[in-house]
Amino acid sequence: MISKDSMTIRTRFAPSPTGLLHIGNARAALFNFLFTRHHGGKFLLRIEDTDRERSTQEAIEVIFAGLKWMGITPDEEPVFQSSREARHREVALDLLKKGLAYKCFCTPEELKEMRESALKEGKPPRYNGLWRDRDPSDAPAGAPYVIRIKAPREGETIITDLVQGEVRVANAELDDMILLRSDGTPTYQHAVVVDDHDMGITHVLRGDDHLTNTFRQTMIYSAMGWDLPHFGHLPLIHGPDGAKLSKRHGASSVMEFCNIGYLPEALCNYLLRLGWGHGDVEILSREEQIQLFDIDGVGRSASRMDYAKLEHFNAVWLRQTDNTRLTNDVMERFKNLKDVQADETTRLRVKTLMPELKERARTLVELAENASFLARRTPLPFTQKAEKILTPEARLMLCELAKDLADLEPFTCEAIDATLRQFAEKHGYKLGQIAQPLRAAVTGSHSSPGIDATLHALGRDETLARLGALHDS
RNA sequence: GUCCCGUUCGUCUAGAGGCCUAGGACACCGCCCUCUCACGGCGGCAACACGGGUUCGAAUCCCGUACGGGACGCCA
Repeated sequence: MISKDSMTIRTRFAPSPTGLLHIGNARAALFNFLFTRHHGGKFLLRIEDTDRERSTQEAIEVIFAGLKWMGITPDEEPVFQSSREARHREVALDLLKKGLAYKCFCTPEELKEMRESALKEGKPPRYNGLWRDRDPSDAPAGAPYVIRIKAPREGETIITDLVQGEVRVANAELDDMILLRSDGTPTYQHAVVVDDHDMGITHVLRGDDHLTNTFRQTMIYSAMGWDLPHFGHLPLIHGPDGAKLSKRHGASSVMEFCNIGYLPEALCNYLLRLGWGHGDVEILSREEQIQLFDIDGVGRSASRMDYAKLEHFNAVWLRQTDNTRLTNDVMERFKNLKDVQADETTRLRVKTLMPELKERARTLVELAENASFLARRTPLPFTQKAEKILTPEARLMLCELAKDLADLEPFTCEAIDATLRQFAEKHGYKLGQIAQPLRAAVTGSHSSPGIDATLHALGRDETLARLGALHDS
């Protein structure tokens, strides 16, 4: 779709710092990033902090942290829109001087009335161009005014969208939008265009909610005689019920996903698959994503968030993740659990059992919970099911078994397994009849990784200590 | 209200006129593996929104309807 020999591609991600990095925005960032990497261009970040009321340093940090977590890094220093106000004004004034924009003295009340009466007549609620051809001297002296662009009134505007295809709108549908507010600050629509142009953006990939805005924005480009960038409007993400994604649907901000135990690789992979497809492949490394991603694979309809599938992606990525990294994460998460000791002994145990542990967890939170028995000290807390398994007979049997385990050397998985099987055979048990009580005794629960690996990770001393503690309970 | 966009299993998707008795994945249900829990393997359930065209032939092209979403701010 994009010719290889075209000029260097420049894209941008332009979030407004409102306190969180929304999942929809995160996906837009991902798509821009992958698209740019695929074509070998530059990916930029622009913070749209023109709304001083809502923009805080903290909110900006959230964006940086979120992008970093996802492994998305801009190729140039971030641009802060607030620092470019003078330039936005310059462009608006330039347009005014050329007669392509004009001063409008309407008050907010007048505008509201205008919209309401238009609506009543079944017409779109637009500005009627009252001051378009009127002499500014008609206005009361010193009255505040905004600067509006003179929108074309006939013909139609056509956009060839990279995702949605050709989209056309009659110019009569457009009105003279505001460039500069009465306090002299630029509106969003104006600032975006000026910034995208000045930053040399060649491809604007953003949410579908901006599609109709694009027609307004093109007015500025053509008034200034600037080349239009390519536009690609990405379909939106909805909640599982098809409605707009909200807090009601659970996590919707990037860092929330981090907190509840998702790997950035999994989230990115899932987000990519949501709205983009490449045959039947689903699990893709970042390298593969860059290699395969292109705009023509992006779908055109909105998609729903499916948390179950995200969890599956996470489980798959979890199994592929390095044991040391997972161990570190689990040790971190232990800090949120009660009655656990996150010391070096524990770390060693967790690391030893990690290959088995990570097969059984879908999130990092679950992983930490499943590993928590390794960090507990006697007396262990027992679940109801574990208590039920530990019948008096079972306890007696474990007491016998402890003797066999006591001088087992080396205390390896193979040796443990062999000992258990021999013990079972000697006493006429099935393996399950001894493995389950044993599991309950050393983990406090009814499920864990294989019993041999579990005992091995605990070590002989701890295993015997836990079996011994049984007598006291 | 006006304009714009969309519509394949419950969900994400494959599908670019014959390869489609529509493929994959998640979820769900069975079975197998098995010391528990998982992993894995095998199988099952399940979709082209509807109505008209065009064509020898349509999930694929065109038109309409319905439904869903978005936009219409001196918010971004």
